[in-house]
Amino acid sequence: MLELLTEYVKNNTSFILYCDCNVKYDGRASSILDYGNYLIIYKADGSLQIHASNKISPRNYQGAKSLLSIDDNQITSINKLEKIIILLRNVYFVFQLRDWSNNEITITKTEKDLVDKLCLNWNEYMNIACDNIVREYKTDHGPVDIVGLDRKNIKHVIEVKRRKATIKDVTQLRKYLECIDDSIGYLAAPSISTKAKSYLYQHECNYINIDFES
Amino acid sequence: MLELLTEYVKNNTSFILYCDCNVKYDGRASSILDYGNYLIIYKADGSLQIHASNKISPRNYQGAKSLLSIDDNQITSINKLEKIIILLRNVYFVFQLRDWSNNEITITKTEKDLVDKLCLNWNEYMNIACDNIVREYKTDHGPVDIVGLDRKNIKHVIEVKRRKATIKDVTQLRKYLECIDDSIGYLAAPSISTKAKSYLYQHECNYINIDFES
DNA sequence: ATTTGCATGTCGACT
DNA sequence: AGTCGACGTGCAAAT
Repeated sequence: MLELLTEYVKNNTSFILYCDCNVKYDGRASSILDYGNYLIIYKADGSLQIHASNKISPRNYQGAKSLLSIDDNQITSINKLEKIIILLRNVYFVFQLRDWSNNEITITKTEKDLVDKLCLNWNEYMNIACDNIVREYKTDHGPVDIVGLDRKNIKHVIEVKRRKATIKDVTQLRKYLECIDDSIGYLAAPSISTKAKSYLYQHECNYINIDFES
Repeated sequence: MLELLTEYVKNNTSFILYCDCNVKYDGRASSILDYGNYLIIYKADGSLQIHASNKISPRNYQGAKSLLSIDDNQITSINKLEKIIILLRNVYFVFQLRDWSNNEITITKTEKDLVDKLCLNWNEYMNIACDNIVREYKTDHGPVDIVGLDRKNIKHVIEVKRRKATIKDVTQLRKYLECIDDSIGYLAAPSISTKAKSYLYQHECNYINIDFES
């Protein structure tokens, strides 16, 4: 079993491994995972993850382009700044994953979709006509989702969120507002938390309700 | 092979599955993953994830307490608001993961560790003595990491970050500052981005260099 | 149940 | 390489 594993590591093929082991990590943080049975997934891009029996997120992981090596009962994954050491006590099974696909998902209902919807149906959401509607409007503090310029040269600055807006979304909007003169701020989202709403109004910004329906 | 899988689903045991399938998701967003070979992990907590041959993150996933079912060649995972449908075209292998551990990692070098370090070595980082040093200081905009009260009743408001500070960390600090009277702001982190630094100084706040060393 | 903020966030885009 | 923001963020803690 260990020979097989060693071969897979040498050949840099993707594999899964179910084993009794412990895991030590040191890098951005440090952690210890006590001995137990875990599922380990190694992908040929160099990424590594150690899964326990609950949660989506792995207990330990290492990003792509990490270097995997094996020596006796010890698996090591090294990245620029980070290191994982797995001490194997018992290996239950190892499998190569042949012809593993790398297809991406195609996704809809993203923030971009909401931005498009708002821009294409401007009058439905905004009370004021704007000749110029710019997406990804550049500012010193980064790009804003939408800026509409009306006939009085007022800039209507809109931050769009694909899910319920929170306080931090308001702070993000304000960050943009303070570096754009003659501006009015808007937060567009499917809903907004109570606190975020009061914080928004307190700073004389506006809420726009927009969702994926229809 | 399908019978085995059906049995595992019925018994709600954790399993892994390597198969040719496609995946449709609908819920917070919508997505399609085209036919291909993917590794599917089902954990007994109800979570489900579909992995392709690269990246740490799964292509599709479903959180804990999702309901798994199988009917013929179709696996379905349903959550309150979300649904995944997997159409199986070919099953290469299925395995139960017996006695899968649910140990947690013990982790250090967290933000809390940095907060402790700063509070315990106050004079090393701060130029001013404070009689009262409060962690998780409550404000209308949420708790601040640290607030030190000096003899002139000035509040030294410190936001701590465990990694390089960015602009959004400055906006977070400013959010707290604006609801605390007679306050001076500090951002404490192992490093800080160029833009964040200028934005910080522009708003008359201070940077404190702190890391996990020693 | 809602809201908030941390995270070894991950990932992609752009400079 | 550095910086920034979206993400089906996940996740736990506090309210």
